[in-house]
Amino acid sequence: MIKKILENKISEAISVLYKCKAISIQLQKTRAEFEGDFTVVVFPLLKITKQNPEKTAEEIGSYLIHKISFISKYNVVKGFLNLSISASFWIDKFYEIYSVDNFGITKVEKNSPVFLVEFSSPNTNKPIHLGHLRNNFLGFSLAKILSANGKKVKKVQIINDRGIHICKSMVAWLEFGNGETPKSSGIKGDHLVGKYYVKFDEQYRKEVSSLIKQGSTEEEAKKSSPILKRAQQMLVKWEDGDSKIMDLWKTMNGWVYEGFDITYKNIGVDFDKNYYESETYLLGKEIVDLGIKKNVFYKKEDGSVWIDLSDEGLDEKVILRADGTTVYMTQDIGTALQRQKDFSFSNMIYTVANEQDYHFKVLFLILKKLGYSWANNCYHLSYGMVDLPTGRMKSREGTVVDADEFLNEMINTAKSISKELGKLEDMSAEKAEELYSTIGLGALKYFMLKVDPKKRMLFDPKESIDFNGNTGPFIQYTYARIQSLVRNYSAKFNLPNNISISPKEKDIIKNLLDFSNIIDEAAKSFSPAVVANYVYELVKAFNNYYQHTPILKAESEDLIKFRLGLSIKVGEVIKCSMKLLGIDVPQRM
RNA sequence: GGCCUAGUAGUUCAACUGGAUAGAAUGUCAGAUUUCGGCUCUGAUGGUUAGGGGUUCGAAUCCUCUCUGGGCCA
Repeated sequence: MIKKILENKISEAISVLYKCKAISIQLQKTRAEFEGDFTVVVFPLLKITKQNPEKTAEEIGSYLIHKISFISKYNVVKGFLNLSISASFWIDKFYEIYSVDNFGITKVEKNSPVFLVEFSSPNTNKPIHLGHLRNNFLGFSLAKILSANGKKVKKVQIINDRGIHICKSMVAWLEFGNGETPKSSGIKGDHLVGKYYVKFDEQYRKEVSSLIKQGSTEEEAKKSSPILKRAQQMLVKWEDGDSKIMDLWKTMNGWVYEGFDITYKNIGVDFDKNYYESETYLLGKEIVDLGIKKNVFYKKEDGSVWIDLSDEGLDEKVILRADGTTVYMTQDIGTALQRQKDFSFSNMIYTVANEQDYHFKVLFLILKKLGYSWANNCYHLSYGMVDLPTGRMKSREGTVVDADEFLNEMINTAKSISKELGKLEDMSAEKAEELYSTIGLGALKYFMLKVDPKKRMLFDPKESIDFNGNTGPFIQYTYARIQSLVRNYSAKFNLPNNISISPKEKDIIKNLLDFSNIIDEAAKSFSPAVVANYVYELVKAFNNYYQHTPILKAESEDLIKFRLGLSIKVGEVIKCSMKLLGIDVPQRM
């Protein structure tokens, strides 16, 4: 808002002073080590002004100070014009936002565009691990951010519930399971199925190595392992709709879904619609003919269908195999069309790891070539892998950090730290448990969201999670402390008039006012990290203030009210920011 | 082999998308606070932004080559 006014006045200044329209104005926040609030970078203007930087800055500054009442002074350092905004202006702005509920949030209107956010999308042959958590947190948070930015958001996932990997778990269960169920064993459903996936791999490796001992080459052995053959046969039967296999498949997937439901509930994630690959994997077939008609695809002699993307610097890609079966690409096209029918979305975001970068590049390009205008609004939220100190996680090899287990660990850590501090003695056991999970989950979510999604992150389960510094609990703690202030001053009050503010207070107000810009920026760049880094800055500014400024013990009643009001607003924005990250904040901790 | 992607203090991350002396946290060291909540605050320490070359008023950011890690495709 303020920026807009300034920008307009600056371009006015340029056109008046130099009889010329400025192409772009570079206006940014002034760095802490210089005096001022906003800075105009004048270097790009020198071509127009034909003068040295200092003189140009001086002239524009002098123009602005006469035209804009809330500019109190300015200074010039080299090519940088630093503008100071008067304190009363900041106070007025703060009073304006103080009474606004949900400050910074854009309302969703009836005709707001629909944004589909796809995330999570697990396989049903194994439980969720740390890498999936990053996916879930990112997708869920982004959905919140887009919604706060005024978009209608629908959260969807596609569950990979069919294919050879599920058959592997099924075969192994038949072989070694002795009828074990989640109930009989007390094991969570997804973990139980995951156990047999690992069992399968163990058996498979045994068979391969014994075949090699008997004289097979490695390649032969890998193909002819009996248990693998059984899994492949099972897949064929599944595709034929064999009722026994279908029953088993439904039963075991049912166990997995029960397990997933628990995990989703624990991490506070939900969806508006689930798609199942078993229902969508045939969808893309009809699009193949259309593509051929439109000359986007072409048929080879063996009957397979391809698209040639070499003009775009990519290569040729199969759309339909010679045997008439579809590939992932075909299915994804079909699913996208289905979703368009279901939701008439304007934008779709796929939260998928960066190993699929190429796949999505191709997918979007194909959709565009097929003539779908919304293809331009598809975005692959590509995030980096979560690596362990020992390297990449591989569920087959058992080198994963299980999400459920790890979550428990986090919560237990939160518990032991809280107990050590001993501030919760009068809290009921139930409430306390809830709090530990808020803190533990907050630590984990914040840790994974504060990093730029694009970057891959190294994760040391033992050392990575901290409760001090730039962490979730640190922010939660600040919030709880503010709530404690409010509790200790129970009287109702209005903000006083005629207040003067300190530099620290001004700093906090500037941070607060920035909140709506931050949501905008986070939504545009599809990055929850923007919000995470923002709320940390705000909290740091507030803690610094809190440490040095008495609030409830301020020297006058008016000052108490103002400072308390400021604290309350900070608390509100912290809570709201954290909510955008999918993190709760406690009243006490 | 071809393509994509990343490389920033000891470590984990920033850097307003090309702007000022590259900032935080953590770690280490030194301090403050018998305070409205000690999960707080203030200092100090720590950098050839992987390396070379280029583009320009100005480069961590853009181009180019090399090295290293990760991924995708055959």
